[in-house]
Amino acid sequence: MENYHILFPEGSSASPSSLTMANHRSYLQANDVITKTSSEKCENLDAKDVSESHEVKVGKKGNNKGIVRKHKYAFQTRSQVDILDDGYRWRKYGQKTVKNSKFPRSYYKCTHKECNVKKQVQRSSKDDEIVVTTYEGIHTHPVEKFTETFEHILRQIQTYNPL
DNA sequence: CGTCTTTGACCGGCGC
DNA sequence: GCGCCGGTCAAAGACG
Repeated sequence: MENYHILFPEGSSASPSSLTMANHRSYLQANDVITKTSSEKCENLDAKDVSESHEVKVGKKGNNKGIVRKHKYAFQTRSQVDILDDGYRWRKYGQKTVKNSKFPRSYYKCTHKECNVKKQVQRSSKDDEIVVTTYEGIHTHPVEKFTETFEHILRQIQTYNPL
């Protein structure tokens, strides 16, 4: 059993405030409230390691207006392995080397039919024990399997919640 | 066989 | 435009 530790930026107050123990297992199906706080959290992560591509894209080239905030959520874990089993099945569809980082970034997509959730996994170049995982999208289906490890991480998120 | 990785090609946005 | 950079595609291969 791997030992994961979720890392929060110093003095950060950004945490999914509406995350409850009832829904934490399927938090990626959360609503807009979580989405917004997740966006802030994404920005509050170490700006050096969570680069531009990890920032939440605001604004779409729609007809007139239409500010679209993407459902994006990132957190860091300290672990020896890159991928942690979060209960969903993922298909790797790409891997790229990123500038100013000695470690590549991996791209995954949820394998469930017509579920468009993606995630990126990237090891920090500063501290090679830290893994940055970024989720994007909302699952259109329930989690497929229960994993104790991910439960533990989500429980830490819940515990961290200052509100 | 079905499923998932690997890996170079491809493509679009952006800055110069 | 052009080239860099990050994200995605897809063909081929690994593996049960």
